[in-house]
Amino acid sequence: MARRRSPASPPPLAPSLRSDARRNRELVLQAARSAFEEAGLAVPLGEIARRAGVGTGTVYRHFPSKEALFRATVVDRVQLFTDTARELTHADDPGAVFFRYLAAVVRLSVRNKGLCDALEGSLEPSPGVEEGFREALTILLERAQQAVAVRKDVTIDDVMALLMGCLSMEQRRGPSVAPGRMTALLCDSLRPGRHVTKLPPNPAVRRNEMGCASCGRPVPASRTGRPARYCGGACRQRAHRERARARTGA
Amino acid sequence: MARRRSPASPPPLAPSLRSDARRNRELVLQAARSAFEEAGLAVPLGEIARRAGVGTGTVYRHFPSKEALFRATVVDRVQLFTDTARELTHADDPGAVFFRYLAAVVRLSVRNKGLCDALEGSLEPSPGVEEGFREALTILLERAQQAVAVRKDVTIDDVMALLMGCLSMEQRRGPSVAPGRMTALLCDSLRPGRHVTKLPPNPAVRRNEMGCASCGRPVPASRTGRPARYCGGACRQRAHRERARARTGA
DNA sequence: ATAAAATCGGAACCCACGTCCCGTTTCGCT
DNA sequence: AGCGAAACGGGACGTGGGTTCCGATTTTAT
Repeated sequence: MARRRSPASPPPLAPSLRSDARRNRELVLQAARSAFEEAGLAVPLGEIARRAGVGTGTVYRHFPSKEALFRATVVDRVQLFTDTARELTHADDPGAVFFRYLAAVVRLSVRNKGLCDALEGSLEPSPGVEEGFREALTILLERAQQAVAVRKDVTIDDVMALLMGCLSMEQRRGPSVAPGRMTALLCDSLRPGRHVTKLPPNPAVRRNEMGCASCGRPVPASRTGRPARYCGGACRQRAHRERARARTGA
Repeated sequence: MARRRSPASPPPLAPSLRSDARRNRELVLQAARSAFEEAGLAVPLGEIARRAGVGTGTVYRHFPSKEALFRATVVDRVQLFTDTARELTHADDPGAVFFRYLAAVVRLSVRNKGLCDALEGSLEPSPGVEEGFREALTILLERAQQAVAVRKDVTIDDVMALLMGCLSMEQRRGPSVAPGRMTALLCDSLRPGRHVTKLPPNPAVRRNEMGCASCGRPVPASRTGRPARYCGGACRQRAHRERARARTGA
């Protein structure tokens, strides 16, 4: 955190942006945040521009693509989750902490359609961000398991999948199911003792034998260490676009 | 099952279709079934026509819209589930039956993307079909609860939601999670006795206070007794179209 | 065999959206 | 104030997909 900056130069992250540009960039980001929150990736870019009171050209001046804009609005939320998890790493009562944390993530995400889209896989994971979340959650999980608050046979992959399923359920939940019920049920399924069902064992190999989620062709090896979801930028972008429209079309 | 048909008339359900028309109709249905199964509602209609070896016009001669075609390919699967549930109504060991049934539905659905799309809400429920499934499952659930195999505080709505969440998870499940694991976890969460969490109570009123799932405006009262998902045909169709594209775009 | 009717095929149409382009406006500096 | 460069806006473009239309073709009745 030491200040290491050439003397008399402005902060390198806002490199001489004209004032109107800086203002508009902020307007766009804010409009995008609220629009994506309400309607997920489905919101058309023109709508965001409209809300921000700028033209679409302006949006593209600041963000190279809709995806980049979307990512910019989502990354910091995930980062927030990660930070919170890290803070809870040494808290008392790891079991309660783990379950409360899960419920909180669901509760905070479920109102944010964009975040849901991102977590459910519309977005190629941003390098570092998703891994960070996963690692932080892993620690919480392992502590909870050591405290015998969570059954030992679930893995971090199970929990991540469960988390997304939980989101999916709470989102699609009709008016006759109370908010949080699905989360509560899922949390119970993670508790130790008396589980009747022996879980099918997870495969030992991690590397991706699944094809591209869009076209089915093999995916190239990924730098991040986790299997890539799509075989290339074209498929990824198409999948985003399509999934984007999926929820709302206003 | 008695034969009650005016003498010497062909079956009333194939009323004087020209032979080539009947053949093409069958070709289209078959192509649609396999295409939807593989790619869900996302598959373009032209692709179905291509697979069937006919033109798009022919498809439209037999089915008024893509949605109608989709529905035709899906309804009988759901009907099959319903029939199976009805047969199991008086089986021994209601607890085991209930859980096996749930797992089977998930297992059979998860490979059928179209069915998943339909169950997850891409489709306005076909009158009768969804209700039938729901009622049959209700009976299985109640018997399992009477047999103390399922916790008493879950409702049929919970189970329906859980079922869809299960589908969602098993579909998105990465290669590092074994098939069926999520289902097993969820089934465990329904078992009695081990739940720590008190479920948030479900609201007493059933009628729809949620807006249209597409545009948010209030939905008109529905004849089926269940709240409608969309406020009108336009929104419903748009939502279908859009959700259709969502998963794959080949 | 012939003609009317039903059916077919696929090009044409329409719409929504992401992205690009370029004439116009605004900013910051002198 | 005046100038050059940066930024703006919104129309143009390309694509993809559902639906419609109509001339060509096949079937069926006579």
